[in-house]
Amino acid sequence: MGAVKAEELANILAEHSLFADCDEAELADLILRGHFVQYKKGDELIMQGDPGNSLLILLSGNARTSMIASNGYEVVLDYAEAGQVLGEIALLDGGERTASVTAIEPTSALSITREAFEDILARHKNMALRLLKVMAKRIRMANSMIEGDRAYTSGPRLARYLLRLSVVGAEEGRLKLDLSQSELGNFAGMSREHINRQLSAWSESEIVAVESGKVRILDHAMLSHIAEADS
Amino acid sequence: MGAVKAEELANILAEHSLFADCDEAELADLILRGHFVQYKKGDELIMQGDPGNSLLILLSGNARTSMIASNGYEVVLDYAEAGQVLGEIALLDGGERTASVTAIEPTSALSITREAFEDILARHKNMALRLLKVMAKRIRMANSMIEGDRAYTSGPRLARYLLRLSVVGAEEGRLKLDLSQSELGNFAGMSREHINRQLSAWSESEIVAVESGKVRILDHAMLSHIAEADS
DNA sequence: TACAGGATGTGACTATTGTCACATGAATAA
DNA sequence: TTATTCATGTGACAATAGTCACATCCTGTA
Repeated sequence: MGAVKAEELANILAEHSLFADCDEAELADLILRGHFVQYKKGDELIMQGDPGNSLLILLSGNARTSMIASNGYEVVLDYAEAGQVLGEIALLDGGERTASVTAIEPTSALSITREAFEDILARHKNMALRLLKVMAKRIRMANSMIEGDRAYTSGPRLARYLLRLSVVGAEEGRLKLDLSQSELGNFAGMSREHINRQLSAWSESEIVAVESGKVRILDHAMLSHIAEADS
Repeated sequence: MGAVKAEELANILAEHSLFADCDEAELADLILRGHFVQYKKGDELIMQGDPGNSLLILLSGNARTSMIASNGYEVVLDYAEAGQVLGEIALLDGGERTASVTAIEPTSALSITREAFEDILARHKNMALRLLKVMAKRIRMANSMIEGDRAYTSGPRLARYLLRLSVVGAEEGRLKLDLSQSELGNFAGMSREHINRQLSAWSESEIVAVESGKVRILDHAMLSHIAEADS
């Protein structure tokens, strides 16, 4: 909750997807009505089960969205980076938060209350359209996860999740996030041991490299091919 | 594409969720700009891979939303009934249709083009908010599918999908749809044979009844309990 | 530098679920 | 009715992936 210059926020917001085409008035409104929050690594930005009365816009850092099932399993749904909107679902439908969001490094965000949000939606009609687009993308991603989890065996699945973590202008095939194998397991839906074996195998055939715990994609094309494989 | 009275459509639309609180002007707009379409059982209302230039509102009948993975597996994402909006994702983000929607009985719908849709969104600002809520619910459901698929074994999973198909004011525990065991398999993500064995077992313990191919839930509480089970 | 606590590698075994192969059964159309 | 077809039961087996149990190896910190 430190003092932050409006300009800085405006820059950060404007750089990223959803707010890239906001006009000045919209940005100003967001910043004026929003509330700056900071988190340490491990802090929960959103807690599963809580009532959902606010929405967050990540300004810096990275966070993990995950659900804990009733039997204790952790299912990682996504990783969020700066510019991402979080917590809009519960805000919109009035239900509980279905997932937790945890900072995986020092993170800051703009928090917007329901009232402010409704106000902004009402005043800037492009805002609703933008949000609709963001949510459409999310549904697409969720459906693709369901499809992948159902239709493919562990190999192609892990390939997909690695590709999802890979940076687009992939400098040396490095991943956006350096996840531990256990975390990769929670993301791809397989056991840590199995992740390890699969990575070792791919390491053999030089599809990926595993160096000091970090995965690097060597053969992007091959990995994409595996991701579509019949088995 | 028969001639249909505006009043009739208005009644159907008003009866169902998304349009329950539309005012007259909104309904009139939808009906005026929409285009009435009819389908036979087995027809595709939406085809995976097509460009998405329209949105459908189901007026009667039932349809199945499913994706075919690159290895041929069919993954059933949902079943839609009257009042449901379909095809909004591709319309919003401009991408391809990621799933197909197939009529599983004679079905009719109101088809709305992108232009008409944008027009309606612009003119009735509650419309966007309503759509946002619908999409929030969809994301919730998708996440819950991912969680269920990942965290639970086949038993609890099938229980969940059966519960999802069960009618709320459950007259005798009958399901909304009478799915064949293969179709149930595609919905719950398990093989037909496994579905059969699981249903037989539950039939033994009088949790469900299987009579002439139709599943009926006998012990709703028990099924809910199984759906949360630790294994 | 030494130690503690993670993260990783790997073998052996188990469990769950899918696949294949038929038999039976029920519904539809000529 | 009778043939055709699709849905359903069920046994035997195979395969994929999880679990358990350790050994090893980092990395940060006293």
